[in-house]
Amino acid sequence: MALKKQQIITEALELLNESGLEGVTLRKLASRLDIQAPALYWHFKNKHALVNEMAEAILQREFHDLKEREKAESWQDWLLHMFNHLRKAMLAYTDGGRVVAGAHLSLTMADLSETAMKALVNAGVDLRRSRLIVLTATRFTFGHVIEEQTRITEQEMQELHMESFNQEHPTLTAGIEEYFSAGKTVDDLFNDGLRMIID
Amino acid sequence: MALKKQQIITEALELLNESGLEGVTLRKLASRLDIQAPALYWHFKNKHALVNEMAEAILQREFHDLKEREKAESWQDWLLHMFNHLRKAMLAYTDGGRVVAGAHLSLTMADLSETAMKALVNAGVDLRRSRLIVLTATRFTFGHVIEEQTRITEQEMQELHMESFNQEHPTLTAGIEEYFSAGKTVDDLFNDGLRMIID
DNA sequence: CCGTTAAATTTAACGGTGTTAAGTAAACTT
DNA sequence: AAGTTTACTTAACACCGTTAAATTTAACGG
Repeated sequence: MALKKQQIITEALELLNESGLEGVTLRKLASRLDIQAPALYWHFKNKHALVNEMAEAILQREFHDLKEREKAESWQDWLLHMFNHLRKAMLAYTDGGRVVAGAHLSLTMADLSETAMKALVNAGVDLRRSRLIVLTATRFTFGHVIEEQTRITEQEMQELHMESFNQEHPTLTAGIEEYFSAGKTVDDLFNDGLRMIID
Repeated sequence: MALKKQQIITEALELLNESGLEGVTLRKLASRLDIQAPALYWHFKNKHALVNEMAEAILQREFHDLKEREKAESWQDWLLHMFNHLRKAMLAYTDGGRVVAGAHLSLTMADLSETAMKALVNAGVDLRRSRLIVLTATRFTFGHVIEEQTRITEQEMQELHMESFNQEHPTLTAGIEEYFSAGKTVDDLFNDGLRMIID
C-alpha cells in the first residue's frame, strides 16, 4: 500500500515532538515509515516543502474550524481567543514556533489574518487599524512562542553566573520576580502582552 | 601571527552578509581566514558558541554606547528610539534577526532590557508595566525583523497564485494596499506597531 | 641561545546531512 | 497482454559539524 502524504506529515510531527526540529532528518523520518530516504522526494519537492506542510498541519489542528466572531463577544475578546489558539497550536509541538514562523506564505496563516481583519472591520474598527493590530499581534505571538520554546542547556545556564547577572540587572530581575511572585504564569505574561496591543 | 577572536567574528559576519545564516559553515569561514576548519575549535567551543558571539557583535555595533534617557525626552520617544536601534542592528546583516533571536541569554540584550526598564521606572512607570512593555516590544521586534528578513524564492511566489490569493483574502489585501498606497513604508509599519505597544 | 612549555594549527577521519540519478517492481489503463 | 504511471530502492555525491592525534609556531625562563 502506497504512503499517503498525510501519513508522512503525521509521522514527521511525531518525530518533531520527540527530537525537535533539528532531529527531523529525512533518514530518520523514512526509517519510521519503513522506506528509504530518497523515497520522500516522490512526495515532497525538498525538505523545506515538507516542513512547510508540517507547519500547515500544526495550524490546521487548531484552526480547521475557524469560527467567525459572534455578535455577543467583543472583538477584543475574540481576538484574544484567536491568538491564544495560535499560541496553543505552536506550543503543541517542540519547536512549533520556529516551524510555523519559518513557513512563510502559509495559507492557513493568511486565512487567519483575513478572518481576524474581517472581524475587526465588521466591528467598526477602521481598515488600517485592523491591519496594524492583527499584524502586530501576529508578530508578537511568533516572537513570544519562539522565545518560549528555546531550550537553554545546563551548561549555558552555568556560564551565565546568576548572582552577578542579577546584581548587574536589578530592575530586570526585580521585574521578573515581582511578576511571578504575584502568582502570574507564563500564560498570563503572553495575554498581558497581547492585551497591550489589542486594547 | 595568531588569529584573534575578533577577527574571526568579523570575517564570520562578512560571510553571513554574503551567504546568509546557512551559508556560514566552519569550512567556508576557515578558508577565508586561511586556516583549516578544526582550528576554529581552539577559539570556540562549538558552532553555536560562534553564532552567539556573532549575535553579540551585531548588537554591540549599535549599542556599544547605550545612552540613558535624557530628561527632555519622553520615555515613549526614548523607547521608540531604542527599538529602532535594535531593529537597525539586526537589519544590518542578512538573517540578523534569526542570529540575534537564536542567541539566547545574550548579555547585551539583558543590558538593553535593564537600561530600558530603568528608564521607564525612573520616569514613573510602575515596575510590572515597565517589564510588560519592554518584553512585549522586544518580542514584537524580534518577530517583526525575522519576518522582514525571510526571503521568499521566485518559485514560492509562483506557487502562491496571486490573483486567487487576493480574491480569497480581500480584507487582508485591501489592508496592505491601503497602507502602502498612503505612502507609508516598512519602517512606518514597524514604528506604528511599536507605538501600539508603547502608548 | 637553548630547552621547555603553552598556544595555535594541521591532517585524517567519523558519522551524519540533503539531494540527485538511475534502476525496479507493483499497480492501474487501454 | 502491453504500456504507462506510481511508488519506491540502491548507490553515490558533496557537503556538514566535530573529534583525536600529531605538528608547528610562539613565548619564556635560565
